[in-house]
Amino acid sequence: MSERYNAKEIEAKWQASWEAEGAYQPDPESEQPKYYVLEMFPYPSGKIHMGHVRNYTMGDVVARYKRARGYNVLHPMGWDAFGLPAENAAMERGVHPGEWTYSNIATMRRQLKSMGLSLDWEREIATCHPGYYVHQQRMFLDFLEAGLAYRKESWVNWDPVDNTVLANEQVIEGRGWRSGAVVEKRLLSQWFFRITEYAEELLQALDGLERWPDKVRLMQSNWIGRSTGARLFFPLIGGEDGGVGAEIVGENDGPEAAKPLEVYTTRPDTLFGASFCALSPNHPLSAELAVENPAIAAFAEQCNLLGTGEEAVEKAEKIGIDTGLRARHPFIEGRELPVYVANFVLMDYGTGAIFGCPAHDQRDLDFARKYELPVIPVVCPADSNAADFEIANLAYTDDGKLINSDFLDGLGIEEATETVIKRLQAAGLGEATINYRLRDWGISRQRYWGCPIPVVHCSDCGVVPAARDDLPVRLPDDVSFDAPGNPLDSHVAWRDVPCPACGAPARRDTDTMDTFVDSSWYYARFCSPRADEPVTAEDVNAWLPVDQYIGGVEHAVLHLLYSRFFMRAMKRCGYVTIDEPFAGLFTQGMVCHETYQDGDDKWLYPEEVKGDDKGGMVTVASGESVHVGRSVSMSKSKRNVVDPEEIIDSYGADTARLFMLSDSPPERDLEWSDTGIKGAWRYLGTLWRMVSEFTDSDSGENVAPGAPAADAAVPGENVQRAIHQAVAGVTQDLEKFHFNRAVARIRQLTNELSDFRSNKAFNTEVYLEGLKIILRLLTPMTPHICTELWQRLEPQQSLFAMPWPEAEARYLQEDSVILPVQVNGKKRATIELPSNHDKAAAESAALADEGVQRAIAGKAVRKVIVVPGKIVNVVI
RNA sequence: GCCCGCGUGGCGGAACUGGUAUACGCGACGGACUUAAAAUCCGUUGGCCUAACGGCCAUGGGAGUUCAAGUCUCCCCGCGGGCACCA
Repeated sequence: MSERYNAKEIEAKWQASWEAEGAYQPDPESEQPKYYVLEMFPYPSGKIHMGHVRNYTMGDVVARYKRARGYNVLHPMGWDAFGLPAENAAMERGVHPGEWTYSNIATMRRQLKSMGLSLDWEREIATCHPGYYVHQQRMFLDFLEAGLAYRKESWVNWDPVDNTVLANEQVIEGRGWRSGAVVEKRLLSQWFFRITEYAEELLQALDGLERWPDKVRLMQSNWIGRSTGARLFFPLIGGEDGGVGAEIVGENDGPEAAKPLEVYTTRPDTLFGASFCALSPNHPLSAELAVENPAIAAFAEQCNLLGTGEEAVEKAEKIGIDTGLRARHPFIEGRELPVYVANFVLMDYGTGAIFGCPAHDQRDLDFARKYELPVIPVVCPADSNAADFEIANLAYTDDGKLINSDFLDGLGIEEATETVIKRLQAAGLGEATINYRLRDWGISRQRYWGCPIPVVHCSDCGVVPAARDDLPVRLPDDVSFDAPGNPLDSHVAWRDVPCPACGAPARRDTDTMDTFVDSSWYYARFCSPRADEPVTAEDVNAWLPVDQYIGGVEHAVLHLLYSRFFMRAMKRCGYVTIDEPFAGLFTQGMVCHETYQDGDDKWLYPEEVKGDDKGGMVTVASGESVHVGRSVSMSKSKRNVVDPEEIIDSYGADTARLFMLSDSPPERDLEWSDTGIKGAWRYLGTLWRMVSEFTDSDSGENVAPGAPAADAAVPGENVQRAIHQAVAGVTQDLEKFHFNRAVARIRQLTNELSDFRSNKAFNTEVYLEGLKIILRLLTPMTPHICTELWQRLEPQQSLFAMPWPEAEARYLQEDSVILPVQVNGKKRATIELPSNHDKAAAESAALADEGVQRAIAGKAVRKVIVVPGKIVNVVI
């Protein structure tokens, strides 16, 4: 009797063997072309989840496939190890963030190893290790020297109870997630990377990223948000209540109210329809006015209180407050526009001030109706009459001809835009501008568990970079999380240092870097993970760019855009010679599962529920009926999770890997199902049995291993064709990331072989070839079982050393083809013809067919369309 | 609101450049093995009509282009994602 498939045993055996051989380290001496496969490295949160299993399985298929195709493959793994959860664990459980992180890494490394991934673990890096972040600090200083890092004031979410800055996701409905206190906005001095300097280039270069999904390129393009328009100046006149500035002056210093107001617009053509100006509550002029005017101060404060979440309540309402100032229209003598502070004007976009043209912008219209401001249409649609064109409650934003606009009357929007900009320029009142939505990247975080920013603040010298010889600026280990706020702030011994420039007492910057900085260059560090400098030219030139990057679409914008910026910044500082870090990108879908809730709406784990005899769901514990919710991405909070470790324990890594690749296209979400994983398990069992039966001499088929009888009673030409078609098909599928189709094809070939085998007089040589091809095609997906079975079939040959199989052209061609015959577009019959038939032969064969004749029913044939090898269509 | 993407059996999904719709898997049903169950194996399985041959209808809905449409065009409906007072 053959032994049963014991996944656990063979997986442990082969994993140990691969590790001992160092099978997955790239060969430095190799003459082969390089291929760098990378999956987004995980945050060490505790245990791996199904999303990781899916992501890393896909990457492993690519890595193993490319290796078989003769590439020298680099496939490393590391840890995105800084971040907030480690600090939360410290506060909740009193465990040090470093200890917590490294213990999670140990667990997850063990779990990943149990998946049998072809990773080069020698290159493992953790971003929280000083050996990693010392280089990041060096590059920070380089960026500082190159003018790519700078300091400015910026707003943060401030939790007044915990005395800490909150990330956006920690603000829930305007309140701190932990304290529940109403979150305030505070202005802090912070570090920024000048990503906007590359806005145009980052946008333009998207076109060259041909192996990126269009979706991601589009999202980045929208994020950069290029718009063209004009900046223009409105001279200001003081309000009736006096206060600020009397007459305008065109000076650039002095009080804001004395300067002309600078606004940005994408519609300079609508200038004659302007009926008000509006400032952001955070505009310098607003702040200045607020000093004298408590109402403005209160309004601005109210706007600032309105955190990101709570605006849902007041969403629709556009509100503002009249400043009393008036702005002079640049072209209309005597027209004065009221200047408001308005909640819908953003300080971070354009100039933080606008002119409102209610007729052609919905927000402006809503605002104008509320405050009873004039609505002057200046663009008239082609099908309307200029004289009686009016705006009701819908702004008109489409094309048309200019009206009510003096020298612009009669022009189209485009010409009007050009004309008005020329006039503004001539008058020194404005100019054409390109504006970007993209903002500079704020990297300061008021946190402990991150890369320290290597500068010192000296009361005499200002901001002084840390001496390069003193790097790394290490995080102190002896920190306490008992007091609110950033532990680095209260760690006096660490914080207080002499100024590197003058030696006077000074303070370290106690902020740490955004963890996106860590992940913006780790792929480069993998090329020379232990080098004394951030990267070595030789290694990055050899390996970069990453040929295939794989990860979740949730990183479509920030991580991928920051990395693209970082590569350019590193280039400017002389580290690399390329711009784009990732030549190919694939974004995989999530792993989803149904959700379950009991009568009290409490979330239940899948193992806490079972089906009842009526087709519903009940709890295992009490039999209480369970509400089955829609299937959503697995998450701890909804408890709709399945632990990969348990799955690998009971079915083995190969089964888990196979299921991750079957059924669903990789870019779409995958629905987890117990029956699906069982199906994958069943298939591997079948494959195991087929090979075992073949090698067992007692199988009753009289087949000795290694010496199959050349019994040609059933020659199996069709099977050979099927084999080679499978090779061609699977190869094509893998090239295109169609893993689910590749799996389906291999299963189909397995079915055909099995049918062939059920014939008592099958050709064993062909059968053996089929089995071997299946193992070779399947080994990137399920490497353990394939290696084991291969060894049983071919003990002298190493499957690992086998090149990827090539399909032989002669088997891809059929001698004859079966052509469908349609009559008036409906299939009525099929005819068999030699594959090299000509049109005439197909036509006469089709017309001679009985079924076709019946369908024609004696009517006249008007036309016969023949696409040789494809179809015949008889038109009557 | 704007911008993308997707709608195919009971379910996940195949279908290359328009050319035999429903590959492969799951589930279901029937059978074999078993004292029985599990596991395994074999067979059937889009819907409707028919004893059968065969026919009709089906790719969210409606139109159009074409000898031929799941595939191309337009409109509508539904679902999902991204961005969001972006001037």
